[in-house]
Amino acid sequence: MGITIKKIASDLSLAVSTVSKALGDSHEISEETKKRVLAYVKKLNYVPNASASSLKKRKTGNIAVVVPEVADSYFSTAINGIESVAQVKGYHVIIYITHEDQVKEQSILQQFKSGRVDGVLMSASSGKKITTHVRELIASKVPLVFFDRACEDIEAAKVLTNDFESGYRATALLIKKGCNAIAFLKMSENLYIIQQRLKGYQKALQDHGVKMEKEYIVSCTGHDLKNHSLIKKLLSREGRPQGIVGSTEKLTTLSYTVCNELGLKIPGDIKVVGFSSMGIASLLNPSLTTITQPAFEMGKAAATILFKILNGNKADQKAAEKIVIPSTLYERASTG
Amino acid sequence: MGITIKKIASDLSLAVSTVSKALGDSHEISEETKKRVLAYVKKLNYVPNASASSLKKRKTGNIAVVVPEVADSYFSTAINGIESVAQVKGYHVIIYITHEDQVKEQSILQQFKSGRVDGVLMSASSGKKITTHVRELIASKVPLVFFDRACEDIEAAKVLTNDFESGYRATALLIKKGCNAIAFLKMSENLYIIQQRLKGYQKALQDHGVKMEKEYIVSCTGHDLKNHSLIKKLLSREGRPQGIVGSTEKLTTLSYTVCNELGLKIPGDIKVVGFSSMGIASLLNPSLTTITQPAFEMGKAAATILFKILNGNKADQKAAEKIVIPSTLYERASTG
DNA sequence: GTGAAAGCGCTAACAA
DNA sequence: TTGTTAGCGCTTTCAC
Repeated sequence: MGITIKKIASDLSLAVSTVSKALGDSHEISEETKKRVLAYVKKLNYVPNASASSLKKRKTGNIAVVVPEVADSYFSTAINGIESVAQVKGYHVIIYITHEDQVKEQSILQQFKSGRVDGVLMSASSGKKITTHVRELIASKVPLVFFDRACEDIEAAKVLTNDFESGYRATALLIKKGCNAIAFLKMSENLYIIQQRLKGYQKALQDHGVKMEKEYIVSCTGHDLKNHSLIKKLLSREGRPQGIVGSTEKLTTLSYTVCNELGLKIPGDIKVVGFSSMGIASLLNPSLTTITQPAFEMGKAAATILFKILNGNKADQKAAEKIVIPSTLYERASTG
Repeated sequence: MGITIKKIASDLSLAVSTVSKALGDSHEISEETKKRVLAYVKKLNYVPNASASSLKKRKTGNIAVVVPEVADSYFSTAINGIESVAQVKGYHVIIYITHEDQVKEQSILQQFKSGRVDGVLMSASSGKKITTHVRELIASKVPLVFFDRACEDIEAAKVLTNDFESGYRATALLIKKGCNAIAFLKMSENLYIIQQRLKGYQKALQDHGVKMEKEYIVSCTGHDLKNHSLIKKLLSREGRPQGIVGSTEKLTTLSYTVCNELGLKIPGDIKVVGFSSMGIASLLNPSLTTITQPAFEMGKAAATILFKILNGNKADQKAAEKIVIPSTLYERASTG
């Protein structure tokens, strides 16, 4: 493991603690000694052992980011946002991918009780409404901040977007464009944000007197193949919808794929609007009308809150801050 | 920090070492004691402290993944591949984003000398040809495996794709489709893989007697805005190219954007083929002909090699394995 | 099969 | 201002 603080100290004829303090830029140490230590440390390319330091300080300098998926522009962009602040604070970002699997999510959170990370940023996976693992983690005093996919009933800081309103606006746009039958591609039962989007959809239908059909609300899963056939079934049926609201990026692009397969023209035969943070939505065929979530900002905000909790006084911990950053509706060709 | 092994031991009237061995499933411990320990540990939800364990064992259970960017389908998919094997091995994946900044890359690698991670998977950032930081890291015995963007002159394991051949095939396709003037969007001077793609491009031009113009080889950077204007300039000039080979995903989609802005029709006015692992290449307008890199497999292979080095005998370390997984050319509408 | 004790590399009281 | 020392929680000889 190479070079230790002990060696630095002995080489410089100093005590270990002196070196340690010098490295910490303590005011107890003379400028001259500091310089000498720093110079030597730099020369030897010495970096303190992270495990030893963590053990003693009871801080790892790591934060966990738990996401359902990373090959999704929302999450990858949010990670960018998180990293942008972690990087400045000198923290390390450990990525955990749940693949929408709650069992995996549970075993991941379980590990955090050991003090492997100082805090957790999390976007919950879909599935049944199980939150005991989250509660247990919070009970063991590990700060946790939700972003995007929060557990509604858990008292923790949350960074969200205006899901209800966005669902409403997406649906209202389709109605305005002449759709009388609109489908909503839902993701899982338990995700609060999707429920909000769905409620916005329902309210818009109601407000505009558009009929609400149960069959038009499709419950999708974490499995692309399954979703593919669900959507295909939806678009193949007798009275197929004239418009689709995709509540996630994957579901939206999947709709495009299915339309291609069935020979349905967008927006002629069917109009599509989707929740997505894809930079290239405007390059799709046809260009995709999106509810674009402020992914980077949300990641950044979540990380900022987490560091405030980590560094700040305990008062902040109890606040359970909740931030809402609005999404933007970009109208493009897919809604005609 | 909650519950320690000491508490477990005292609660069970055992010695700390006994508990530790029981948890490690040591053969020295009786089945009965093991069961007792395991049951109690489970009941208390005890997880050993990672820092203490790392310090003693000189293994962190962490690996670093250093990438230029995460909001890019190649890298996000490669990360998925890496995670898929790390997850099985019980390792934790720390993500470092260089944003194509070599200075950042240097300071990131510097930290790994401390034993914060057991090994490193890296895709180099573009920029000048500086590799001392990589050499230093390897010198301090931290196993490193390159994937995709390797440093040619460094002796380390590498997972690559057939870049030369892919560059050749992409270019040959454009020629076959009637392009007599073909541009190559290059990324940085120092990336070996881009050079290989470029060489493939040049060889294809040569083999088919297509003229090679210096102005058609555009040196792009890590800055989207800069690249945008570079590409715009290329496509606005007098004798603009009839075909484009984009050597990265961003550069390729940027070409689409610029074509839209300039009112150039793809593939009528100009044909495009790009290196990209986008799942939705077929949904673009027009659908994009891609050289699709086996991103997931490459990530998986790189991680597998790394774990072989970490767990295996030192013999493997010297091997400096080099794996090449071929890319696939998907011909779509953008090449006519 | 179990226990006692040393020590991983570092930090932070406390002494000097 | 600098040095001595006691541990952080765990693993691992070595002794019993």
